[in-house]
Amino acid sequence: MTAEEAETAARMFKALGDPVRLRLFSSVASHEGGEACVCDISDVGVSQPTVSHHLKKLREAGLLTSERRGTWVYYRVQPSVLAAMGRLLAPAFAPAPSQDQSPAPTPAT
Amino acid sequence: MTAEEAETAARMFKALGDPVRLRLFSSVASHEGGEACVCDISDVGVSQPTVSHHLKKLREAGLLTSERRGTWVYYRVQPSVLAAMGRLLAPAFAPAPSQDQSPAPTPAT
DNA sequence: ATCGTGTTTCGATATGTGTCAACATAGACT
DNA sequence: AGTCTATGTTGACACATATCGAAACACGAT
Repeated sequence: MTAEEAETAARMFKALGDPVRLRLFSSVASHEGGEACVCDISDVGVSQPTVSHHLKKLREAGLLTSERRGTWVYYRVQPSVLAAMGRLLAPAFAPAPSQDQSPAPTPAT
Repeated sequence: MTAEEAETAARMFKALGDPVRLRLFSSVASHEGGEACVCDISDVGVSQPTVSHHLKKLREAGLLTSERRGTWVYYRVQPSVLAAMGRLLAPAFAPAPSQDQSPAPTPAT
């Protein structure tokens, strides 16, 4: 893993590395229709401006997208994120650079 | 996702939310034999004490375990982490999208 | 005792987190 | 139109936490 890849990946992990943000992200991702209004996910124990700040961070990290429709603002998960996460985690957990045949280093503890 | 689950999961994401730590974790995870000596992974652009700091954080987050064998200290990935990550990401990324679409977000009255 | 490998302590600097107040936007209402 | 209300965002600030390296320490091997 190069320094550049690490930067990109770490930015995503970092965005999810806060309980409030993780819950917000999870709420959006698991919401019916794939999108959620801010008013539907604002019950995470912090003030509404704080929610907005966190949503901004998730947006800036490329994890969420926002769209205003009328009065409400809807957030949805950036589709590419799913694949990106998978690609990032897979090599870390099952690198198999060239000669490794074991798919996952799960040593019998 | 409850607040408690978010706390636990966020701690893991947070630990990986730093480029240096992510590279260290990746190095350990992808190292042959499933473990790596500190001396093998210390080339990440920061001083050796800093590497030790980050490795400690990864340990405290439950992502890595360390073991001293003679002169060197070996790190390996906590096996349960792989499954835990999978469980965490799966529901967020594959929320079994329902066909129901309710545009009205039921604002708090 | 001396060297090599990691860890810890300590301090300086940087970044993150949360709230209040103010602002922007969209709909409703007279 | 103008005004009011509701929904989110942004700015400013206090407070907490993270990051990093120099120096000192702990541990094992020679």
